[in-house]
Amino acid sequence: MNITIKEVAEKAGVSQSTVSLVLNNKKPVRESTRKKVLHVIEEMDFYPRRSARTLASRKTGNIGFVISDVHFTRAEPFYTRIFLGCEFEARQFDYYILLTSVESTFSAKKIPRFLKEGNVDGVITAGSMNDRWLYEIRKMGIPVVLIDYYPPKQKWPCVLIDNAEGARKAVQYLQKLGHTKIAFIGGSVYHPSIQERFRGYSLAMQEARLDFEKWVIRDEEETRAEDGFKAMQKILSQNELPTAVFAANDAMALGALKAIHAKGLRMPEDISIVGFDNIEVTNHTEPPLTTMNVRMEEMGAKAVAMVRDIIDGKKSLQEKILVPVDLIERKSCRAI
Amino acid sequence: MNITIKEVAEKAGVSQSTVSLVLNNKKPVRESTRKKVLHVIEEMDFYPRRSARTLASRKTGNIGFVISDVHFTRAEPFYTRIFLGCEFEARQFDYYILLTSVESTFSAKKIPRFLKEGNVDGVITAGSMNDRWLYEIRKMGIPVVLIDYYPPKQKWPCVLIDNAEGARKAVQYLQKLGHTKIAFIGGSVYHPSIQERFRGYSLAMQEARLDFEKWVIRDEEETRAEDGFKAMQKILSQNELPTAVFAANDAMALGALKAIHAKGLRMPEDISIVGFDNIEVTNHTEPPLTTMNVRMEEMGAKAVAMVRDIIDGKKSLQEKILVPVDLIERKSCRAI
DNA sequence: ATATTTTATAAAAGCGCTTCGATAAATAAT
DNA sequence: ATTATTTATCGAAGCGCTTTTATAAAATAT
Repeated sequence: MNITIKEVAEKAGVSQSTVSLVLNNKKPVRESTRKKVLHVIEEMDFYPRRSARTLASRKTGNIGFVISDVHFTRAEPFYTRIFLGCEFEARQFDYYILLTSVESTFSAKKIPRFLKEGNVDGVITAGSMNDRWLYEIRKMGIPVVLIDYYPPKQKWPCVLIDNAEGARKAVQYLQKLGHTKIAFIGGSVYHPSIQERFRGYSLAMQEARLDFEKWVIRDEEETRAEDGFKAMQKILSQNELPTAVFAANDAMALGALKAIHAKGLRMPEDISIVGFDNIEVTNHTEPPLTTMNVRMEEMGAKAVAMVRDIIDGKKSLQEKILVPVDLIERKSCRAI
Repeated sequence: MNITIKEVAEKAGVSQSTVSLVLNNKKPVRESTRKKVLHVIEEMDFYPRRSARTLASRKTGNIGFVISDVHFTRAEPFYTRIFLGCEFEARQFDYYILLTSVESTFSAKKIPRFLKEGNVDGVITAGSMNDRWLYEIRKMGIPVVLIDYYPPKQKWPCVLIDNAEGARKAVQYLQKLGHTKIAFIGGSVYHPSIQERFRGYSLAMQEARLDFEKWVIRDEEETRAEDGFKAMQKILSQNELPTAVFAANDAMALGALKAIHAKGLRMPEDISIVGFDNIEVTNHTEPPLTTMNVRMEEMGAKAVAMVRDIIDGKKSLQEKILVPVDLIERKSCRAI
């Protein structure tokens, strides 16, 4: 068996409680004894047993990370990167992350066991969550921070992508290159982040006093490559062609690229494109796609910082954090 | 505060110990009392506190998952999928997975804290690991299972890709299509899995009594797309062209495809290709690539089963498990 | 029937920490 | 110097379980 606090106390010639105080950096300990204890701890290579601390202090040192099974297995490592961001930040503050997936269809029985077992101090959720499920957690009175999802009618602490500002940046970039005829392709108006990206687009166009009504295609159901393809075809069948396109996401941008090539046009010579999300393939297309990168690790880290604040009872917590988005310049845009 | 075992015991009119026995499915409990207790547990929605169990039983119910930081952030979700496989399997048996990354450069200070804190019952490592590091863990006497890595001179329980058999399958598939001139491209002979894949290739060729010495290109340093491109160029510059190519991995297959197109040849009309790994992009190339899929979730699950066996002291544990690889037929091969 | 073994339950100890209240030492106020 | 106050340390209780040991009840053997 491993070394315990008792042995440390004996060797240091102090009581267990004193060692504990040192361990937790608590107040009334004379500097000389603190040093002495610290020295013995180092010497004996002592690490307090996690479970014992948890039991005694009622703080688990764990943060739960919940993700819907739908997102869980997506090819694009979006949520993986968020998770890694969480893990990294958590580690700095000696927290562990307990990951679990939940089925998107709600069921009270499926409340993650770490909640039932009281094995986490707080919870982070990533991606859209069943609202009923969120309600259940809230009822348990445990701190929760949402990432990349904001339920319609309630208030939650959350970390979101700054979609509108990102879209605005993308469009402004095209404008700076001299483009004025800038189209928007983006389906599924009901998807909030797509909606936001459209808002950013409109804003940038209005600010530049450019017409854009006729350049907007957003009647596709989904936002996949196929939808981008179809949307682009519609644009290409119009009398007047835009010189640039802002796609609501990279998948659609990919489809648009295909449509452009299919029509015998070149990119960026004939049409420039900016996408959104910076998914892996955009780096390997011909030409590589200029797009907006989302700082996913940062989102995770911010979320951890936020739960920590709530756990520690710091009331200074922001309700919503918007994480900025960066332009990744590649080869799909040209100056006019 | 939550409900405790004491309250359950009182309500059920039995002692704590009896409730504990029921909870852990241990032996001498009369069926009627077991039912009674179970009923009260359900009624009160009681979940034993994890930390208390851990402290009392010296079993944490956690399994550590260690991955080198290099692999950690790779674009391809290879290790993510292994991790998910672990998580899923672990959950079935009420284990939690604690993930952490370690720097590939060894440092004793960097032993994951869950080991120092005694917070795991076993450890799974994914990908290549510093051997010194492995040695340190072994010294701690904690069960370890390696995934996708096997250190040179030691014996470890591990879960590996059946690279040789997979390569053999791939080549046999080409042979079944009528190909006899089948080239191998794969750099970095020192990478063990590439070496194994080459072994599988040679085996299949020998079994079919086909010459292959002149079709083998494996003098590239790395195994990236660039290397595949160069290797393929070498093949295409020879007098006699192969009708099919087996690439040691998909990255190289991608490069080879590029080289084929660059040369003005068509795929699969002029040359067929089979890759290895089934990375995401192979589904989106023109044409989509036929390749060998590695069952990564299964690898994770197997590893968990294996540590569990070691933890439980079941001596029936296999030292090495080879996880099979499946052919994914797409459009990059034609019959002759 | 009684003695012996087996089985079911209970009481109590203990896992390794934190924390609270008590006590001792040091400092400040009288 | 003496008392009051503050600061540092200690002892003991307790966190919520498991596990060992003791005890009572049931089953079997004599």
